[in-house]
Amino acid sequence: MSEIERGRGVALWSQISGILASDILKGQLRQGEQLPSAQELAMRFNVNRHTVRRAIAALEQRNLVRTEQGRGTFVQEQTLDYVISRRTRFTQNMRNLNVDADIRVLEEAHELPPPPVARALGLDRNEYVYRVETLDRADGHIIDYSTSYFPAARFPDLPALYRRLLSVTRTLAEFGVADYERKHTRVSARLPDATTARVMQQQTSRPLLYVESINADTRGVPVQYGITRFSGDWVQLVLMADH
Amino acid sequence: MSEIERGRGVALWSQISGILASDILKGQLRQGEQLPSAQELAMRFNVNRHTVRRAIAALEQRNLVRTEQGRGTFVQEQTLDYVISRRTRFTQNMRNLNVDADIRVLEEAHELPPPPVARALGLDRNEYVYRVETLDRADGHIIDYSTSYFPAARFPDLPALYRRLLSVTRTLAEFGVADYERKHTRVSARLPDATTARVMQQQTSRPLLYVESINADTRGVPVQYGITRFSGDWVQLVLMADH
DNA sequence: TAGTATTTGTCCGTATGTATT
DNA sequence: TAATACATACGGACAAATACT
Repeated sequence: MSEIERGRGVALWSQISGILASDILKGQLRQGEQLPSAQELAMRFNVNRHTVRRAIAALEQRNLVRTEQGRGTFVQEQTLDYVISRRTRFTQNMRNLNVDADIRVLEEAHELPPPPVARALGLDRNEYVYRVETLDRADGHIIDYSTSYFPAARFPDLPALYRRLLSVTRTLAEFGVADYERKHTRVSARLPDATTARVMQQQTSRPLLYVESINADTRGVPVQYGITRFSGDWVQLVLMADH
Repeated sequence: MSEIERGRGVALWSQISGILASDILKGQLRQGEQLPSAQELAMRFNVNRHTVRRAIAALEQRNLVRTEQGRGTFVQEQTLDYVISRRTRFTQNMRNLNVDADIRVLEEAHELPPPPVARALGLDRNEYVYRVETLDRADGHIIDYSTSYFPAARFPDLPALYRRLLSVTRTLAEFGVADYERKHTRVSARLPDATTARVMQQQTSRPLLYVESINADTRGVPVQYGITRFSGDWVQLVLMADH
């Protein structure tokens, strides 16, 4: 266990706050879990209850914990509410969430689609697709790792454009697809395989929300088939019926 | 590892088939996972390759595995597509899926709601609710473990009725709630806690789809708040926009 | 329904260390 | 050096909400 040092220029409450914060961020204190009472922490760190309270107040400020009078202090569930509706737009979603999003393209490929992908996009097995893999972050946390397939014939040289615009909506708009909507969405809970866990920098024991979706243009022709693996620890899907 | 016995009146292929089936159903062979090749299995069980093929054919018949020529044999993904829309009805869903559903009431209680539940139902903290816990099976598999809360004042003696009708729709209908719809749905991926894992008879390492929802009557007044824990291995949510 | 223990929230005051003027 | 202001740390008392019996 980490110890605190007096008279070293760092306030005790700040040291305690740091220790608890790191426990939370490293996942040693899990989401929703109750922290020891202020009294207990005071004994453990050999300080006054008020000092512990000061430390906890700082954590509350950072939205890492939530205190409930009479109950205790709990590790705040860091759920990023990702809204899924017929007209879901990732970039728009992130903007609404008021977080600073960071989209990174991991890989691009021009290839023949695996059978399920060909089926989803309504393509023949010998019609090429572009595959684009991206890693999306919000506030520094990895939110999702996504694999998208686009019909190559209809959207020539799409990856270059996407890499520049970093938005599916705007990329498709450049090709004249002014609007598209979710035709199909499947959600399941899975554990990541070794590769996915590595890419997402998370343990293989932490679950993912595995979302499979098809976007189609206004005439119902599929323009994108994608698999998005959301971090189960950070993301919660909110389903909206839209009208 | 289980061994097979010759000359005991049970055909070798049937024994092998049984062993593999139990491995799959117990989750030791995971969904989508590739089985050892027929050759390897033949060596392991000390039988001819044809006997193994006969065993695998039986599994394919039961839709537990799928063989792909030139690739191998894989554990069939047993995804039960659970449709979520604004007007989701569990019983109706099961009927559509054409499986034989089995609903069991595990527990009923008349109690004061935890704060989040009170908030969700728009109740005061001193207004009682009924809590009903059910375990739902389809084709013998545990599909979900669900906890529902209903305002007790509005629906006196609801659990008795529910226990008899085993359908939220019909139970609410008895109270004059002819129609209700999903006001809110949140989906996340979680690992089960010890209690949940025990109830659902699954390992704590297998993820759950954790669905939180509020149903409201036609005037928008909440009539049910529920948490449904779907087995991630067996259930896939299909989101539908309804018009 | 009532009573008790636990936990957080708020208020009082006191002492000490640190930075500024 | 002295005076001042401010943040830190501690101690105690009580209120409010909650949990449990």
